[in-house]
Amino acid sequence: MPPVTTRSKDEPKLSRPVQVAEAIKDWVVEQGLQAGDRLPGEAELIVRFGMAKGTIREAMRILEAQGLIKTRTGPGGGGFVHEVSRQRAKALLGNYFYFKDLTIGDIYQLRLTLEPELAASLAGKLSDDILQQLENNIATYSKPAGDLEEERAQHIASLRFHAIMAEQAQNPLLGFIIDFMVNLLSDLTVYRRLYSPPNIELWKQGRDHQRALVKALRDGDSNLARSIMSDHMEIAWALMRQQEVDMQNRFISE
Amino acid sequence: MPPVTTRSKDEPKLSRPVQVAEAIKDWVVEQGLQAGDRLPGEAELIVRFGMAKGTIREAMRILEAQGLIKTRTGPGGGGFVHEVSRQRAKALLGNYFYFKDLTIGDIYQLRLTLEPELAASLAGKLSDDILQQLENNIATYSKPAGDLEEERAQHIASLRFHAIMAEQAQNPLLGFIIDFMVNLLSDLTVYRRLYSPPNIELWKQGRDHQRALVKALRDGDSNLARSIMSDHMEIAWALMRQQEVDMQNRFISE
DNA sequence: ATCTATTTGTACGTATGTATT
DNA sequence: AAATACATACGTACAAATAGA
Repeated sequence: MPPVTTRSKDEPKLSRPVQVAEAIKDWVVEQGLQAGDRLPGEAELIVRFGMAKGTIREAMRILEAQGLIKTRTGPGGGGFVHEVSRQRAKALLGNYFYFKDLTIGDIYQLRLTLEPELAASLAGKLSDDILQQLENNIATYSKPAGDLEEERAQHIASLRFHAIMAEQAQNPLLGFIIDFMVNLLSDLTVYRRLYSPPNIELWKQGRDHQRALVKALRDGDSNLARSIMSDHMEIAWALMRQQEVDMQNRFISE
Repeated sequence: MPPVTTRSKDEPKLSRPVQVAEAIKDWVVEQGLQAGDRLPGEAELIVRFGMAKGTIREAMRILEAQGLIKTRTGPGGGGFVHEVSRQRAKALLGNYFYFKDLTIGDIYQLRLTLEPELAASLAGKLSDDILQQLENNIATYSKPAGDLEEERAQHIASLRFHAIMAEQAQNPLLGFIIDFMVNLLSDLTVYRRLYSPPNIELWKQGRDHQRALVKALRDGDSNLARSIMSDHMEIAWALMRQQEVDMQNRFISE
C-alpha cells in the first residue's frame, strides 16, 4: 500500500468541491479506511465541512469519477471506499492518450519487449483453467475468416489472448500496461479498419505461435515461452505494418 | 487522435450526472471539439438536457475530475475542453496502484528493459538545452551527501534525471510509463526511507553511468546509450535491493 | 478606475426515489 | 406492507469572479 502523490503544487485556486474531495481523500488515508468501508453520510459531511449539500455532492462525484468511491442509496447507504477497477483505470488513462496520437509503432516498441517478459514470467504458473481459456480463445480463430465482420471479430479475439495473459501477471504494473496496450490496439485497429490479414501465411504463423506458446507455458519452459512470444510480436508487428501500407494504397487508388 | 473505449458494458444503472457527463463527452467527440474550445454554458445545458442546475454541475465536475475540461467564471467563461495533463494522468493512475502494493522489483522488471530502450531512442535527438539540464541535474549529486536530508534530496534528484529524459521521448507511451515509474519510485523510496546509499562504490558507479550516458546521447551513439543505461539499471536495482535488506536488518536489530 | 453584464459558484428548501428493516 | 434512512433531483435566490465599456 504505497502512498500517492496526487496533490500537485500550487495550481491557481481549487474550487470548493475539489478541496472537499481532497479533504475527504486525505481523511480516508489518515483513517486507514479500506475498500468497502463506509464514509460519513451526506448529512454528516455537510456539518463537518460546513458546506451546502450541493457542494458535498459535487465532491462525492469527483471521487466517484476517479473510481475511488461508490455510493448506494437506502438505509445504510452512502459513500463507500472502492478499489479503483482496472477497467476504470484504463479508461482514465485512455483519456490522456486520446490527445496524443499514438502510432502502432509506438505501441509495438513496448510490446516487443514487455510481452516476452510477461510470457516468461507466466511459464509454469498458470492454472489448467486459464490454459484452457487460452486454448478456447485460439479455437475461435483456428480457421481463416469468411467475411470482413468475422475478420474483425477474430482480430479482437486474438488480441484478447494477450489480455487473458495480462490478467494473470504477478507483476501488477506489467499486467496493467500490457492490458492497456491491448485496449489501445483494439481501438486503433478497429477505428482504422486494420483487421484484414493481408498475408495469410503470416496470419497462420501468428496463430501457430500462440498454440506453441500455450504448450510452453504449460510445460513451464520459461525461455521457450519468451522466445516464442518474441517471434510472435515480430510477426504481429509485421502484419500491422503491411496493413497500414495496404490501407494507404487503398486511399491512393481511390 | 485515436478514439476511446471509455464506455463500459451494462453496469447496473448510471446516475443522471454520469449519464449527462457521458453525453457531453460524446457530443464533444462528435463535434470534433479540440482542446481550448468552449462548450455550452450551464444555462444552455440545463435546457438541452432538461435537467436541474445541480445535476449539470455534477456532470461538469465529473469531466473536470477526469481532467477533460476546465471551467472559468465570468463573461466568456464556462467549460473548456482541456487536454488531460500528464500530471493528472499520473495521479489518476496512481490511485489504481494505491491498492495494489507494488514491489520495487515489479517496477525494476519494467525499468530494466524500458529505460535502455528510451536511452537508445534519444541518442542524438536531444537539444543542447536538455543535455545541459541533464548535466546540471547530475551536478546536484556530484558529491556524496552529508546528512540524511541531503541523501533524500539527492535520491529524488537522481530519479529526476530519468524524468527529464522521459519527457523528451518521441514515443508518448514509453515516455509516460517511465515518467510514471519514476513517480512511483519517488513515493515508495521516500515512504520507506530507502534513500541512503548503503554502498558508496555502487553509488559512484551509478553517478558515473549517468555522466557517460549524457556523452553517449550527445554523440548520438545509440547502442552505447542503451548499454550504459542497461548497466545503470542493474546498479540501481542492486542498490535498492541492498537498501531493502538494510532496512529489514534495522527492524530486526531493534 | 468603476460600473455593468455575463457566467459560474454556493446555499438552501423541498420533493422524489430506493433499499433496508 | 409500512416506516425509516439515506441518496437523488429540482428550483430558486444570491454571491463571486471576470471581461469589457
